[in-house]
Amino acid sequence: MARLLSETADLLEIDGGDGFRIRSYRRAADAAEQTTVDLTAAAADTARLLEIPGIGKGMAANLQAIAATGTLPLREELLAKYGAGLLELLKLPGMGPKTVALLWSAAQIASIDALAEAIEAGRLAGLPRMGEKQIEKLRKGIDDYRRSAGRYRIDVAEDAAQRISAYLLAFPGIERVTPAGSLRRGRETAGDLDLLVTGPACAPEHTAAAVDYVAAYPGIHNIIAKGENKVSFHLSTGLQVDVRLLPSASYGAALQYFTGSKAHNVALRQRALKMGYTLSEWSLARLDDNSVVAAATEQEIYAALGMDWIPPELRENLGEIEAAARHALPRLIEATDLRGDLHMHTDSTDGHNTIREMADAALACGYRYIAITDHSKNLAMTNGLDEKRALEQLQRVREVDRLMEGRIRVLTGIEVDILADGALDLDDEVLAQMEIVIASVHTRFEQSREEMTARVLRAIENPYVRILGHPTGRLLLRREPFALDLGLVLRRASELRVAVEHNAAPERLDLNDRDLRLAKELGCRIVISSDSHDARNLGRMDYGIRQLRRAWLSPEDVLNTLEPGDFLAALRPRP
DNA sequence: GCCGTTTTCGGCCCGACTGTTTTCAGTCG
Repeated sequence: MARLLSETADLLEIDGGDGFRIRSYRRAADAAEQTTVDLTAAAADTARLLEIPGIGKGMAANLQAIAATGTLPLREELLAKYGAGLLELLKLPGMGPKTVALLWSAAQIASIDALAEAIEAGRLAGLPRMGEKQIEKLRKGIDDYRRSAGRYRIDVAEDAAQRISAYLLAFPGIERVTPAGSLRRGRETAGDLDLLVTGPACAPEHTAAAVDYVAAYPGIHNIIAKGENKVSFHLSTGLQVDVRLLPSASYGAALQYFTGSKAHNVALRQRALKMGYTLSEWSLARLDDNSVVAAATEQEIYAALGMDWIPPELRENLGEIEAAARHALPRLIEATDLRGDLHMHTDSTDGHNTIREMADAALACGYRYIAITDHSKNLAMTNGLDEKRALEQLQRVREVDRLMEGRIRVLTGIEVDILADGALDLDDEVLAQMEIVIASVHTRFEQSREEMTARVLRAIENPYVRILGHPTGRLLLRREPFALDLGLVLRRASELRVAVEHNAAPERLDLNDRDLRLAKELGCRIVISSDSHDARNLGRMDYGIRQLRRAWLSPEDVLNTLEPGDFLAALRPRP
């Protein structure tokens, strides 16, 4: 639904429609993506739809049309007029609705392939606003588009940020490099990398040398734009980097602006206007005489707007502005709140370390308990444990637990595989002996959404299952998540007191913030786990924690913030 | 098309960079 609304906005823009109406479609698309309301189910209930901010009478009707027919009339009408290729053309850098409309009306170009052909044939020359440079820019844009992978995993973007920061900090007069944008907001992927640079070298009128230095970064594939205080480029990996140089006096305003999100900034600026201020990346200033009210720190700016400082993870215009104004922001969970980790592998299967090494590493992380949960036999490629080996492993875990003498609890466990029909791949007699049984889907057969849902539902009916492992089966950017009815699965898990795992491995980040908000609404018990295959990764919960924070979760919303005894008591009781 | 401490009309965030347009439109974040 979000995609259809967003495409309709694009088509309306090409059609030269009213800008504010277009914005409404964009807002509605965002709302459809963020809401935990099941829009298909709620389609019969107009009042329910109208409760969603950004959805009014017209959009409710649109959502109902999509639910009923799979599309909406306005989109079909515009698609019939222009064709779907124009939507792809819009994705080219530097290509906006006006240019797409121009190419379509003046040269009958309706797709990227057609544009490439027209460029080669020289058919673009002579069109208004189509100089040599513009045409060359489009040619490059097509190459980049065909090469680029879209979004990047957050840990990949962070590595790039660290390398570029190290380079920038070597320049005299650059004092601080701060990653902003979706990296700072803790999203699971980043479309580009936003770096904020401050220091004496970034003072207005004196930025030329620093800008040249930025543009000389060795990893640059091509420069997109270079101005007085801004440099944009692509790395050879295709990742786009936007570097902005600003004076220290504007650091807070710049950081606020550059962190976003766009929706948060728009809402914040609207609030500023109502209070007689105007907010930009340079400062918060009075509307009447342009005098600066706050600029140096984010705290000052939010305070001047009558609000508490808002953690970046919450800045999505999902109610955080109102909450900050009421001084009612939640105390968000932090990595240091965690007392245990419930999902890890050892060298008995596909991990790299022994049980003892994992226990020692966990102790060093400050944990009070861990569960050793190696794979079961159906995952043959991981040397998964059969019943006999699982019981041998159980004895070894108990031995390590004894040797740790209470400094840390080492719980026995297993990660069993959910088979195609929803049965588990190990006998119940073995599961009965394990303290932590995680049931996870590892293989996706050609199953429909209904079959996939039924498969998971049947698995968690097994009374020995205490945790549903990586419930969406998402492997970021490598595989689509399982198509299943997550609401139904979470609701049943909540009823059965089966905890739901948020897998914090950076390549998984299994539940996104919307999924986690839904889980909380449904009363699910949530655990976060590292799924470590290496002792060095044991404490790496930071990426996963940020998804929890984005979902407004507090320590009390997450089971493994509890002390060992309380944690075990809070789990589904074993038969 | 949405929304309301300017409430059923009349507003709707703000600035940087590029290319080509001799004064600014288009795109982007």
